[in-house]
Amino acid sequence: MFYITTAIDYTNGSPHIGHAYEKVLADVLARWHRMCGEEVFLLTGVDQHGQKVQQKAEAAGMQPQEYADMVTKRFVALWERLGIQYDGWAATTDARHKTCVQKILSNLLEKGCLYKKAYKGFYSVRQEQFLTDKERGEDGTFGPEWGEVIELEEENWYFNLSQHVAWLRHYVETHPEVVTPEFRRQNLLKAIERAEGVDLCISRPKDRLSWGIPLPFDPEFVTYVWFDALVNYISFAGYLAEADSGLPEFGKLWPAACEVIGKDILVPAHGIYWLCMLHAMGFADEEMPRLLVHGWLNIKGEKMSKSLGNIVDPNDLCDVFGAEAVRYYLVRDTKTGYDSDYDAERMKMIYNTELANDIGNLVNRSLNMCVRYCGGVVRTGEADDELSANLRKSMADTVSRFSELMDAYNTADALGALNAHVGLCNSYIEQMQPWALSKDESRLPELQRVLNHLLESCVQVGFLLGCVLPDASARILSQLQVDASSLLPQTLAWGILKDGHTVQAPSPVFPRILSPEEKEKMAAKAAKAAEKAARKAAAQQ
RNA sequence: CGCGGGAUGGAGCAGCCAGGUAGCUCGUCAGGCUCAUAACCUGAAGGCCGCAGGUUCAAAUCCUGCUCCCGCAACCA
Repeated sequence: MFYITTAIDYTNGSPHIGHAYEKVLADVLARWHRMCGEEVFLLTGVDQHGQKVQQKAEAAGMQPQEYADMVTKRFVALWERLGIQYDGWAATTDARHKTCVQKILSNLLEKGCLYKKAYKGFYSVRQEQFLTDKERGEDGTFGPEWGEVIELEEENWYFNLSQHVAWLRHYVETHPEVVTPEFRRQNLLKAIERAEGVDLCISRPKDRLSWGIPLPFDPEFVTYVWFDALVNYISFAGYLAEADSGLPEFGKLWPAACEVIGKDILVPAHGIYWLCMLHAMGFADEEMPRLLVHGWLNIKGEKMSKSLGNIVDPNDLCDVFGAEAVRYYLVRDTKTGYDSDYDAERMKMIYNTELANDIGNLVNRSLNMCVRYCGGVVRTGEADDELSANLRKSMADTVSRFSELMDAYNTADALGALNAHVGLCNSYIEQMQPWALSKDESRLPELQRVLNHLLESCVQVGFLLGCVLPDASARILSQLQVDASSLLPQTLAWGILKDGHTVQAPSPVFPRILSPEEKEKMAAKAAKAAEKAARKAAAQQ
């Protein structure tokens, strides 16, 4: 079982391109593992509790639930549009989740992991947290980033995080696979050093914050949002669930093979709180989830932010390029784990070159030649030649390389490898010149061999593309008249197309996207070429 | 000396850890092809690899110093 989760999005604003990237990445990985025949469970959802949601709702004159539902709809609609195929939906206001959180809290109390303590200090209203001396600026005051800071004394419940830090440090040191990529694990190790000796406050007094899950043993308090939100990974996987809850069987899913999160929530939330929470609940080392930490999408070198006004709405991109092109761009142009730079021009370039000109056009020209020259019938034949043998080897190498890279979460290079084979096919066409072969009947077997090699490549490439571009992949395979449902990357071998197989006449799967100016430029270029050809023809007479 | 990332032909990047003809994508230019989505193929031009030293037979790569840029408060993945 490949259990993969994403961070659950906070419902205090609309989704942007960064949200979309994380979900697309998770979906691509999930589809890849499904394609490999594994049982897969993809969990995503929304984090609906907490002060900021409560505040936004008040400002909008709505109930918190009402507000959260409204924002949630935008996320759900976007995931639908982007083809995110999730198996579980984690909304933290779900009654089953609440029950689970409360059971966990009760269990932890029983184990002696929670205690109540009075604390007096400076509290940031905006950040919903008490401030320590570490947060003071050089002049000894708290900076404007904390908003209104008030002195406050109140009782709260604490989780004895500090009792688990020694274990955590040892665990992270001895389990390099816990965080990918490696340099993020180093960050975590540094952060663990700083975290020693501090417990985590896991409650908020109800009079200050009502929008949350009440503590089961002290109704004057609600649960701190992070404690609530992190639990989603197990609550929606069926942890401590009733038999009739409709949730999956926990033992089958856990531990998560891959929890996809952003770099900002590795520390302290996932890397420290979450792992220590699990440890406190009694999860063993072998039952810890693995974290896949991705970077951020910057906009032309700048951080995306509301104040800069450069937030990119994925819906706008889908309008222009189509959802699948957006998916391709996001996982093709981002090295998993690192920041990347979003640029609409670059997205268009990648779409036009790799999808339209390279893959799309290869499928189109191959099918077209097969239909025109051979009535759409594929012939496998016996004879061989060096270039064809080379092409077959490249195909096999590409399949295994693609698989390796996808298993390592390296979507960018995996797609690059696919594209490299497409390039080889295009160059193979040039060398074999099927249009010339078609004019000489005695060379029919050669022609058939060439077309077979091209179409077989299209089948395999089109099939592998399915985890990134499910819709385009289906259209390619449909034109090739291939049913890919029983294919597996692990056993993908030359010869999917049998002798006598027939194919359809093609229609472009990825139409080029050109602005009017670009079209004009293309027309001028074409006119120039035609002129030159005419001149040449005249000279030859 | 707060921490970290970066500076490579017009643009975006790889190469640096384990020194030895500077590679990829796009763009530009020239040629070829005509099956194709004015697509495809081949070739060329274009770089003192941020600056200055050092180590070495040999440095984009190792060492030292310097300059410049970007993150490290919020909204936020």
